[in-house]
Amino acid sequence: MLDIRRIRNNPQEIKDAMLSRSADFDITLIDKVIELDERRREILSEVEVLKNKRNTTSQEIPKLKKEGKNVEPIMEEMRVLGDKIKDFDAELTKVEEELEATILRIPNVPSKNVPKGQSDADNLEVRKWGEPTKFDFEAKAHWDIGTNLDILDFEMAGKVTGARFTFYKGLGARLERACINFMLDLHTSKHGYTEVLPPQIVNRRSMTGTGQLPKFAEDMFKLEGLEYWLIPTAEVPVTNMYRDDILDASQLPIKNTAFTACFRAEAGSAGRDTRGLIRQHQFNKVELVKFADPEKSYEELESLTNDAEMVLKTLGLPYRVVKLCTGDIGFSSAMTYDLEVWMPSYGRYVEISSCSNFEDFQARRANLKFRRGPKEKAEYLHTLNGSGVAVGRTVAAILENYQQADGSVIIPEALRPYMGGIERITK
RNA sequence: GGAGAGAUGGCUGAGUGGUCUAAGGCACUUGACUCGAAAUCAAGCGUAGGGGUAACUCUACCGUGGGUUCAAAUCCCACUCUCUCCGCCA
Repeated sequence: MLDIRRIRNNPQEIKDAMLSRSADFDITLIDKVIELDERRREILSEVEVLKNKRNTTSQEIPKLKKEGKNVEPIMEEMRVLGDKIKDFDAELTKVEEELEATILRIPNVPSKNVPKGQSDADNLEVRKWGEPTKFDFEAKAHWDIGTNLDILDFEMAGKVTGARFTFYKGLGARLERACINFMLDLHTSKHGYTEVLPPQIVNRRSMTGTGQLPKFAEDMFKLEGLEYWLIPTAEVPVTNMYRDDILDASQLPIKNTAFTACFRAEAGSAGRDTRGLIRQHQFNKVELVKFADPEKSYEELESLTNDAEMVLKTLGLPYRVVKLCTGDIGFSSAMTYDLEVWMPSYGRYVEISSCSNFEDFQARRANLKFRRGPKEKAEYLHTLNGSGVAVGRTVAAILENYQQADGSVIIPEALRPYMGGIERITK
C-alpha cells in the first residue's frame, strides 16, 4: 500500500509510475483516491467538532445535575447531536472503506533503478553463470525423462486429482526431498537464515498484508465456506509473522527461510507450459524472507539474490540473472531480479526464482514496524523475499541438464549425501 | 464437537456508567545526587488521524463488530483468539 500522503502530495509522480508499469493503467484510480481522501478529511473536520461538543457537554451534565438544574433540554439537544454524529460517522465509514478498497488495488511504485519497459522482452540481463548445456545426443524433456525412469507420473496424478499435478515416485520423490534439504541446509548453515515451517493455510489479513488480496483472489485456492486460503508462496505466512509488531532495530535484518508447498490456481494460464513440472497447481518451494532497515534494503536484495544463486551454482545448473523492467515486476514489488535456469527442452532460460524488494509496500499493509531507539518513532521497515529456489523446477532442470545418452540422470554431487550416496538414476 | 475461564498501554496489573483526561508497578528516556555507577528523588514516556509555521490542540482506539445511553473499558448482543477440562484424532 502506498502512503496516502505521498499520493496526495505527488499525484503526477504516482501516475507516471503506474503508467510505467502499464500504459493501460487506469489512472483515474489515483484521482479517485485523492478525491476520497479530501472528502474524508472534510467529514472528519466537521464531525470532530460535533464530537468535541458532545464530550464537553456530557461532562457538564453531572455537574449541572448536582447543582439541581434541569438538564432535560440539554439532553434533548444531545440526542439530536448524537443522531447527527451517527450520520456523519456512517458517511465517513463509507468513504474510508472505499478509499481503502481503492488504495489496496494500486501497485507499488517501481524503484528509480528499475529499467523502463513494457514486457519481459525489456528486462535487463545483469549476469550469466555457466553455459547452456550441450548434448551429443538428442536431449529429452524432463517429462519424458521422468516418465521413462518411472520417477514422475503425470497420468496417475491426473486420475487422483486432475491436470497440473504430479506424482513423484521412488528416486524422483527422493530427489525432490534431497533438493529441499540441500537448500534449507545451505541457507541456514552458510547464509545465516533461520528455518521456519509455517502454516500453509492463512487468513484474509495475511493475504492482504503481502498483496495477494484483494486483487488476485482468482489466482488462489480458497477453502470452501471459510476465510482461509492455501498459500501461493511461503512469502505470505513468513512475511506476516511479525504483522502488527514493532521490532527493535537491533533485530534487523531478520532472515528466515521456509520450505512449503505452494498452491496456485494459475487462472489465465491455460494452455501455457501444460507439460511437465513447470506450471503446477501444487509445487514445493524454499523461500527466503528478510525484514530490513529501509536504508539497507537494496544491499539486502543483492545478498538475497546471491544466496539464491548459490543454490544453482552449487548444483551446477547454468543460469542468468535478469532485472525485471517496470512492465514486468509484480504488483507489490519495487524491484525484482529473476533467476532463470537453462532448460534444454525449452531451449531458453526459465524462471526459477524471483527476488524482490517490496520497500515499505507490504509493511504498510501488514503494519510491520521497527524502532531505531527507545525514544524514536516506530517506522515501517522494508520486506524482501525470493525463492531459494523453486524445487519442482530445480528437479526439472537437473533431469534435463544432467541427462545421459542412455536415459539415465547423473545426480549433482552436492545432492549425493542427501540421496544416500546414489550417483545416478537409472531405469 | 461440549463445558468453563479469560483478552486493558512495551510488560505486569487495577478499574462494573460520569475528573478513566486509564491508577500502581516494571522497563525505558532525561535531569538531580555521584569521581563514576548502583540506590534514591523529580519529570517524561502509547498508536493512528485531523487542524496549525510552531508552541499546541482536537478526534478515535481498553480483542473485533454492532447496540443501549446525554455519557461506555464498564451494561447488552454476536464473533474471534488464548487457556483449562471432556470427547474425537495423526
